[in-house]
Amino acid sequence: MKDLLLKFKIELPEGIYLKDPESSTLGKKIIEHSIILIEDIGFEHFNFKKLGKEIGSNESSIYRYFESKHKVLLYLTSWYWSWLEYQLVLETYSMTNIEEKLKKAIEIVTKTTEQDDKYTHINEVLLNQIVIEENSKSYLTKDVDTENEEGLFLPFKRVVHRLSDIIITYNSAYDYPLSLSSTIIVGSLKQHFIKKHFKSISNYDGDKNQTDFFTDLALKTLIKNG
Amino acid sequence: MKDLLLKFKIELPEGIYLKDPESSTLGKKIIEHSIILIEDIGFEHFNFKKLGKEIGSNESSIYRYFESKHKVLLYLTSWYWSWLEYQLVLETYSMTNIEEKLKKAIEIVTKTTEQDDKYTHINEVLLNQIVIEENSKSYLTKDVDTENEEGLFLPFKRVVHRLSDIIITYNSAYDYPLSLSSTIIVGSLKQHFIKKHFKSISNYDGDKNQTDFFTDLALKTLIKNG
DNA sequence: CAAATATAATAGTAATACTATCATTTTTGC
DNA sequence: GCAAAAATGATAGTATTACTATTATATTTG
Repeated sequence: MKDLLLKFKIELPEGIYLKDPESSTLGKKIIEHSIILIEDIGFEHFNFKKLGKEIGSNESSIYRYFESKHKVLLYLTSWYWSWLEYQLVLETYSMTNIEEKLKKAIEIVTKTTEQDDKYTHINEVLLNQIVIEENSKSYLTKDVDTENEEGLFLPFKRVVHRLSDIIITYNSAYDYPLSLSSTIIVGSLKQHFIKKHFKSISNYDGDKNQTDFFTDLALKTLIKNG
Repeated sequence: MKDLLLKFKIELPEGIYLKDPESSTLGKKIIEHSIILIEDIGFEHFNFKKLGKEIGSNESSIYRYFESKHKVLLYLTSWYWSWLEYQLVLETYSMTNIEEKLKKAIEIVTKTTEQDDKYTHINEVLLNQIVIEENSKSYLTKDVDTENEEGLFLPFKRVVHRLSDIIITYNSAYDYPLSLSSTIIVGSLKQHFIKKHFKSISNYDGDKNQTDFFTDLALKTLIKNG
């Protein structure tokens, strides 16, 4: 476990960037301020000219790191899913009570993100907002199948598999572990969005929240009835 | 019921169009070919110039019906949700067995759409594909709150409320009827997408499908345990 | 059949999402 | 300490997009 902790690095798919933004100060600034700017003005209004202005750098320099703004979005969402996978592994690894483990896993993938000070140039709270509001746009394109073959969605799919594995451990007879896993993970993002923008179709007031909703849903769905 | 059947007209929110496309031949052609074209090339690559070419009409004429391509997407998705609401009401209205009613409702909102010959200029099968691939883009914008206040998302929210009402009838003690309803409705779209593009994280093969998944999920979640 | 309305044609605009080229600055290896 | 290499910056240019504005022509209606 100590080994895992020390070694774990956010590994992103090849081909997402032209030059690794982790390899230079400018690269890190691009990531840091992409997060701030996209969260602020939205992905549609975001572009490299505006980003360049924010970081006092040139548009053309940013193009040396990413071939398009779409790839920046892919980088950010992939980073988020890798980071979430790490949380998931870290916090459930040593748990032996499988019900507690399942509950913990659901809590991690459904709760509102808190700041992680390990990565100084990345604001995880803002990044979580971006994932809630923009994640779908990273795969709702005509290029999805090509990019999927290139492995660009692996970090997301790995998280789905991790939760699915925990679901299987809890109830190996259940027919839809992957579907339930993806429904919880993606559904949670949608519920965050609904809570914020379409309040009238949500039931989260007072002490009720989406973690409770999904925990209740999963435990009842996975009940062993033979 | 006969009354409902006769009177039901797909009513869309004011302000979605400048001129009602149902009011002219050109308007209907705009809708018909928007569906065909968006399904074919995707919303990003769709524009009024290309659409004009398809229907042998001028770009400027289309702008008299819709102020932007975003509003066309809102029109199409709103039409879909209104149509789905109609199916939901029509097919569950007279059912007295509440479990059967719940099952029927879930089936309607999760199954793959079949052609409805009542509306000749609208291909519901293609429209369903558009909703699966593009629906999120209609609300994942910085204008979502303004447009929500203008009532542009009411058709979608009405469907969520209809299913939620059926859920409440089935189990009035359940804490999250709206959350469960929206999770099933939006989750179903995502599951269709996953089945098509991210097969490795789905459990739909052989006779297993998303209607079964969501039906099982809902019935277990809504079990009355006092 | 004239007036009103709908549609078409054309031109124009600011912004976008880049590419290409060349100049300058910074880093590095000896 | 310096030359070569690498990184960054500056500038210009391009095709496309998502429209607006204006004027002309066709169609409908009273």
